[in-house]
Amino acid sequence: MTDASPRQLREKLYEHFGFRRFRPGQLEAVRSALEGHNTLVAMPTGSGKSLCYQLPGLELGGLTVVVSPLIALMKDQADGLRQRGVIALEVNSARPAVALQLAEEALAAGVVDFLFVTPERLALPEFRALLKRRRVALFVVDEAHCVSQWGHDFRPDYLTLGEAVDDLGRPPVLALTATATPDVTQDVLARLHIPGAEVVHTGFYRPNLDLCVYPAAGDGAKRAQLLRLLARCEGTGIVYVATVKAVEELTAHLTGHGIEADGYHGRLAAKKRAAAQDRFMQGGSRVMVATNAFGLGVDKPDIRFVINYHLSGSVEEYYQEFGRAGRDDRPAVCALLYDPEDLKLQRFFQGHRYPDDLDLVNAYHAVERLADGTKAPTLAELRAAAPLPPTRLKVCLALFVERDIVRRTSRGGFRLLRRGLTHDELARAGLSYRERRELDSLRQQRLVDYAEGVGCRWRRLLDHFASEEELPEGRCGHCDRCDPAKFV
DNA sequence: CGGCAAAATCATAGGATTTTGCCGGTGCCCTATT
Repeated sequence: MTDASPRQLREKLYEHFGFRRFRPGQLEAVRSALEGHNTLVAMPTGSGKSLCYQLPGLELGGLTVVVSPLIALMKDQADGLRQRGVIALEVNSARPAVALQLAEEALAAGVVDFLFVTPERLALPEFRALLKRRRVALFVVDEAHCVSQWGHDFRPDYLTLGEAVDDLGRPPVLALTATATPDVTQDVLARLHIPGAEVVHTGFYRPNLDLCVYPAAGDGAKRAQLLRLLARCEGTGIVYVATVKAVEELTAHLTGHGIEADGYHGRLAAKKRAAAQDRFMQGGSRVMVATNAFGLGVDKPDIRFVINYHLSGSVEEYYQEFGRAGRDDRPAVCALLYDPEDLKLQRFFQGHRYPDDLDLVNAYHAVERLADGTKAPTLAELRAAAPLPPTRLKVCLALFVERDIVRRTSRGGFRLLRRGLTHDELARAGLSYRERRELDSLRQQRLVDYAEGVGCRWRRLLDHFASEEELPEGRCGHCDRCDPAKFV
């Protein structure tokens, strides 16, 4: 199926999903994937991103592998497919051993349509070997910005996806994301080893979202402003804060003022997390006070406001956060409570995010010490030998692999290719992380520019994303700069 | 990094100044206890 016409594709759409027409961007994405091109699709969540991989997956036949960042997300998607009679399996640590065994057999028998996996699972040599025996028809990376946003510090197994693509015989890759600046797009494509991929995006302008910034120094001013905003806004919404402690305190404060609020952060017990999310999704609580743990997979159409109590880490993150408002295309308010002091916390996060020269030297020496002759030490052996945190070690190793300093063997060992590198040579290899650190602080500065800027806020965002979308007469009418009277 | 609070210091007993300690996000996965 290499030359399907739009009409034929619409028929397929009706056949599989019962829809008569594609939403913006879907046709281009589906067509590109069906033609076997590597493709990156950027479109807001809730605008039918899943269909972009499900339709090609169903049409191509054979096995579609979907890499997903969250177990809960995998479950939602797999459940949805199974309800339509498709064979969709999940492989992750939440599955019982029996289910994993069955999944393995089903894979070997070649009867699986969609396989959902975590990047961590896909990095395991045993699992990779199992998958290598099958022909993969389509390789999907859902929430692909995670490759760039999480790969370099938090979940380094995201950096091994490119190797996985090569290992699986370079099937067509379809990367899906909600936001991507040109530099994030480039990073994602490079890491997935698909530099020339086609890029489909549907635009960033959301005229139903009213953007505003309220300067507010300190907790007192912020709380007062927050209460004012909540009194004025209708419906349910999210208040984003930067720390776990702030979640607890602010939730209590709002509850004390008679506002139904729930808290959500990554340190909550799984049950409490799920309960808080369910309550919010069903409209049981009015406000969700949350860290950035709350977001992926939150697909509630009628979120009427998103208020950022603290500054986010970058314009991209901020866009992702407020972009959860107004998915139903009805008006919503996106407010930022701005205090330049909040920069300090983000600076702290950015401070130790990436490996420094000493980390690289330590990691390298561990490999050098253990890689005797033909021996390729495993990650566990290196972990025991290198004086750095396991995650940090993985990031260093991924960098060494990329620079051909070491090579990952098919059995999960690390073979040393270049012995005797000096401190300077290693520091040069680490230059990319030094640049990345600088880029991060630049990105932070861009959000400050947004907050302090005097021009149209939407125009500034569109420029940031290098979007060529036009605004009527250069003004949007949907921000506090273009229409101050609307935001008092 | 940097703000804040508690502890230590100084010099001679109540209080001011300096030093030290602590805290700050995102999720896979696996393993050892209840």
